[in-house]
Amino acid sequence: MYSSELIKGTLKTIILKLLSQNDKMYGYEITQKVKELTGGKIQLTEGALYPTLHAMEAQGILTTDVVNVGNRIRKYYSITQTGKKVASEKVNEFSEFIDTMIFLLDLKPKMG
Amino acid sequence: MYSSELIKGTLKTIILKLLSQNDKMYGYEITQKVKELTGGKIQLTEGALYPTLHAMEAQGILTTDVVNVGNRIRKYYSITQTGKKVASEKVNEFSEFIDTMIFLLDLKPKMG
DNA sequence: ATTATATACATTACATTCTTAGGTATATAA
DNA sequence: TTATATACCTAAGAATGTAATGTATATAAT
Repeated sequence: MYSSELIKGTLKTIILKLLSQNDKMYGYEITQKVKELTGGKIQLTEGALYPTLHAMEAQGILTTDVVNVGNRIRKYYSITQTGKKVASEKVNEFSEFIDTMIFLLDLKPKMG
Repeated sequence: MYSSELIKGTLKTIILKLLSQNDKMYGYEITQKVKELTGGKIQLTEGALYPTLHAMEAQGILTTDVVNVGNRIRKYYSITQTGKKVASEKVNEFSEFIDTMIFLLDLKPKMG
């Protein structure tokens, strides 16, 4: 688990990237996917996730589709066209930021 | 200039790295060095920098040495032994975080 | 049976970290 | 003499997150 300082500011980028790759995802699913993909190193908290999803919906970046699964509701989020632009901008900016930080902190990126 | 979201949480790491490489630096010098090294892409604000320096001094991570330069004062910060440990931990954590994010966002790190 | 965990949504009080704006003061370039 | 650069600082407010709590169903474990 990384210190929460570091993860700050990356939440939107992570959500947008996942929703760019998947047609639709619901909140809980996003938390589980991130946990799985990062080996538990990044665990999104619901108190941060849900308000952020609501805000992005209000901004027209995401749309929702509420579905009944058994007796429970599930709220699927999909990315809009506008959202796709924002997603690629965010990811590109983060990528450049990483390059800058690698230089500044004199890090050696792992090579696959 | 990167959006302030991204830079959040990296301030301490940047300060500690610079002070690990340089015997002593003063606040204003740190802002200029970071600006120079990042080609203006990261510009520390004084409102964030000074309180953080004060906090790290209070925590025993940094020590200070006030010097008169002409009629102006200059407050030099140096890293302590404790600070060196914190510095290497922070840099390592950030490095691992970058690796995780590169995987999660499916980025290709630039290779020198 | 019943208790704990997992699924699934949500809000709210609080903490942290930063930005923006302001304050003080000297030195230098236009 | 006016703007910019150097050099320190604080304080109000915004942004973003954590931790805790609430509601409710489904399932696994004792």
